[in-house]
Amino acid sequence: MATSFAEENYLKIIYRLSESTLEDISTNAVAELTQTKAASVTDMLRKLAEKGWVNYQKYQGVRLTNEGEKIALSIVRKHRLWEVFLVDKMGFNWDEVHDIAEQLEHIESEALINKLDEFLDFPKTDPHGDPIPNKEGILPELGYLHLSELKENKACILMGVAKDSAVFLQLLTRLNLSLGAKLSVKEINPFDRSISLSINENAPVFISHEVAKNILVKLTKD
Amino acid sequence: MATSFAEENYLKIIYRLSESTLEDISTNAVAELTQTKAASVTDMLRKLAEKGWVNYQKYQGVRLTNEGEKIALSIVRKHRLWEVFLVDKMGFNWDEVHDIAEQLEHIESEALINKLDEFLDFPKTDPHGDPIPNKEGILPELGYLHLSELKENKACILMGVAKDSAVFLQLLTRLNLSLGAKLSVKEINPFDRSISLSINENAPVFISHEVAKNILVKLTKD
DNA sequence: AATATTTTTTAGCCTAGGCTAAAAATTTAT
DNA sequence: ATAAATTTTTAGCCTAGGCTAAAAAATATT
Ligand SMILES: [Mn+2]
Ligand SMILES: [Mn+2]
Ligand SMILES: [Mn+2]
Ligand SMILES: [Mn+2]
Repeated sequence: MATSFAEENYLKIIYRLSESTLEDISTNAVAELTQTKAASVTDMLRKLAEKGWVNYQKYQGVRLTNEGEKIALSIVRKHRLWEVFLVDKMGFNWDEVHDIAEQLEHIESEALINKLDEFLDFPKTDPHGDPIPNKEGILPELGYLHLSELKENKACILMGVAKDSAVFLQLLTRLNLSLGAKLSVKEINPFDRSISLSINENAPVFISHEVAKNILVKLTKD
Repeated sequence: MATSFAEENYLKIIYRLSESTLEDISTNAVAELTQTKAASVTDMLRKLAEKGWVNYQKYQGVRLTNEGEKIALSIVRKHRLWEVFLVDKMGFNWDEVHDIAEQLEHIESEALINKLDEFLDFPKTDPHGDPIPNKEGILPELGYLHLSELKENKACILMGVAKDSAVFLQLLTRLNLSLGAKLSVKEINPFDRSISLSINENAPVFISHEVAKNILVKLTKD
């Protein structure tokens, strides 16, 4: 069945919300991310349920069906592959590609996206470190931790970010935090949980807990 | 001002119709190419005139304003650059790219299209031989002739096609007619103006006047 | 010049996807 | 257990961009 841009955006957003919880997704949560009002969301949820892409009972919240998740994953796949294209082939920075990918993710052509995948050498992650589902919709398991979960004196490598808003990414860039950076948690300030962080062996800098929560890392054995 | 997909498609189609005539474009002609009904076209023409993109007086037909032509050319530029990308980088055949480019032409990002242009080495023509407007909206002047205009015993090179429907392109491919082919008009049948045509020095084959009309060539001095 | 045909416009309707305001259900606080 | 607050749904409205059928204008034919 054909999917409109609006439907695809709703499914993608319900998918994203489902990643971080096992509970049903609330109307308000969807409204916030789609930048629409709760009343509009209620309407759309009924339509999506009608098409068999979500399970929805009024007042009970919403969950993707298998069918709906398949569609969401195909949009995520397209979004992330286009982001790789924009950074690797077009020379954009990581903070410039999200909005363009929001448009490109709706281009409908199986053939194109699979050729693009090949052209890019079947990347496993996008420029923000997010995993790219393969043709079958399977996500590679990356097992990253949030920097905020680490204890003091742990060393790690920056593998991704949990948020790709331009302001956040530009902040990271200004701090010299890019994919692959070697990080070491020197001190955790108990007052506000801000972190004193050494980046690539340099003198430590302070980052807030909020920033640390959105940085994904892989521990290094040392 | 922002342009919707529908508006962009209308402007592009009015532009295409204007290329082959100096007269005003009729409501019906637009309806045919947009695959809509005349009543819908009348509606949209009023809106486009309102926005200053066309000159339109009821019952008098329509013409693009300078502003409207600028928009149309930017859509054409995007369409054709994406077609080059699809053929040169993604490995599609020339008969497979038009419909995908119909989608990609609406992606809105000046930065992207200019980077794409550079990535493709600033091509002058698309995979069908059609000229690609530059950043300033200037079309390269190619000066091609329609094969149907040639006299007997004239030699030429196939430089483009005037129609990019998949069936037409597949027919050409089957006849071994691709960009760059050396053609020679051996005989013009006065009955139906069909042409006996030698392709790359091979034994002549017959093509209809209708086919010849849609083949663009450049004469070779011989 | 009058009539017939074709083209274009108008009028009224429809669907998708938004919105606000009010009502209803659920959740939280007392 | 009520009452208050919050969340969600309903009802009614709007715009974009389609449609059909009927009316009006332009064009062609006799
Ligand atoms: Mn989107
Ligand atoms: Mn990303
Ligand atoms: Mn289009
Ligand atoms: Mn083309």
